[in-house]
Amino acid sequence: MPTKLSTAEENYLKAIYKQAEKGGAPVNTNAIARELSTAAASVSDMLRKLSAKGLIAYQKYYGATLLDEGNRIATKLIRRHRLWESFLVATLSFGWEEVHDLAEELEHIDSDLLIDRLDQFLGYPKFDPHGDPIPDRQGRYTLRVQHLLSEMPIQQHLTVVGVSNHDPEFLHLLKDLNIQLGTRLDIVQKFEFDDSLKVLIEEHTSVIISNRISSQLYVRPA
Amino acid sequence: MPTKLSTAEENYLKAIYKQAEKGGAPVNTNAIARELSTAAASVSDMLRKLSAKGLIAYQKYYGATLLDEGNRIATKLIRRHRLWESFLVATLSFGWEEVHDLAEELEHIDSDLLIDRLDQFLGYPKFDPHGDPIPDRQGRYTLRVQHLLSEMPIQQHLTVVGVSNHDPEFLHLLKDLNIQLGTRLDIVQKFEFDDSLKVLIEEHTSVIISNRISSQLYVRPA
DNA sequence: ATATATTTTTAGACAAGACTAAAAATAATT
DNA sequence: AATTATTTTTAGTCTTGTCTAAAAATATAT
Repeated sequence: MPTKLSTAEENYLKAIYKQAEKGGAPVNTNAIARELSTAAASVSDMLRKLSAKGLIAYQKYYGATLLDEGNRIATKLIRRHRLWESFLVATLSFGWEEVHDLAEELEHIDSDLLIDRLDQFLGYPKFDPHGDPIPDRQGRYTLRVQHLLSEMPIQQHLTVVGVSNHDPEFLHLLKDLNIQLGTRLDIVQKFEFDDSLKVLIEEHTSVIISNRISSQLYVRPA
Repeated sequence: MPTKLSTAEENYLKAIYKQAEKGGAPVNTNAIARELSTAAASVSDMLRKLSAKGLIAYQKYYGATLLDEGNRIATKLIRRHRLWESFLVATLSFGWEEVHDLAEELEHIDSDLLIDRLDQFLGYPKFDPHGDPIPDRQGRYTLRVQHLLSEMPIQQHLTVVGVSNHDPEFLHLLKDLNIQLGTRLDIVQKFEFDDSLKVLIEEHTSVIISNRISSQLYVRPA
């Protein structure tokens, strides 16, 4: 039953997983095509194949949903991706804006032993360098307490726990602001007219942050 | 010029490199086919392609030789392979008999930065878990003082520095004999009739070792 | 409800990389 | 040197995954 999948097939499953996570099920063809930067026709083809393999439920002109086995595989890929990202940052000193593409390749190396050893070596991290939860061997996630910074009231003692945008440029910008995972923030003031915030970073630097940024930053109290 | 190669192309270059190393140049089609467990016809095809890309010199019915660029790439692949093997053994506690296939996949991940960081993290090892030299960024090898155990005279104070056979079964057998890289040996006696050796391992255990084994074990004095 | 726009699927082509079977070249033998 | 054996190449086919263009289905708008 657990027949070895190609890199392409794995990427489709992951794309469906991601789209379902944000857009809900069923996932339509165009969304997958966009996610994978591929033609819609290619997606149709692949959905037929994945359906034949029992990994997804697929109805023409309607959409696709992951079945149990497909969901298991997608979750495993996400586990691998996030563990590799953690490794690259924690062990090989990469920046959080540099690791996505490498992890995208590393995640396709198919060895449970490898990934479990890596997990052990890293000390069973619960979150990756972007603050996203790392599924355990059974595919279970640790929930993260997260609020968008943009939606918090004026408040002191916040901690950055994640970002919803993994774009290298965005991450680099945060780096320049001295904002990273674990950084402590206080919201000092809110400006109605453009929804920007005045924020104190690490009780140190005071900056104005646009809504563009604050709406992609997850924080938790304390 | 340095156009991205496919995994298949990379494997062919490595196969040519390996065969040239042992059999000398030029490397003939069948040798490559055997090395890669592929049909000779597929090899012919690929040699034409690699030749067109300027990576190898190829004459029909004669054989193939790596050109500078091909040699550079093959050496880089070997560097990656051996560094990943080192990582798996040193950092993730894999046995030396378990790492080949994983490294075979990992070596195709194309990032000089990744591999240099890995090298740094491991402390710039000169030899991999099988005792094979790891090329540096410039492709330079550290030479290893090596003699086949089978060709040494009765002598004390030898150290195991490598194996010429990477077969998991062979490596496992050595493990059972408590022989690994760095193990100290004394040749106590030589038996003419079957070229077996009586060997003292770590001034501890005395065993008879067949020529089959001793002719695949590299040692150096002291 | 009919026409228009959008999305999705089908149809047909292509490239990479593999295979088998047959032909051609080279090597080995008598 | 002629015949046989081996190696290598060519020719043709297959699979995977992609594409474009056209057809079909669904959704939107008048």
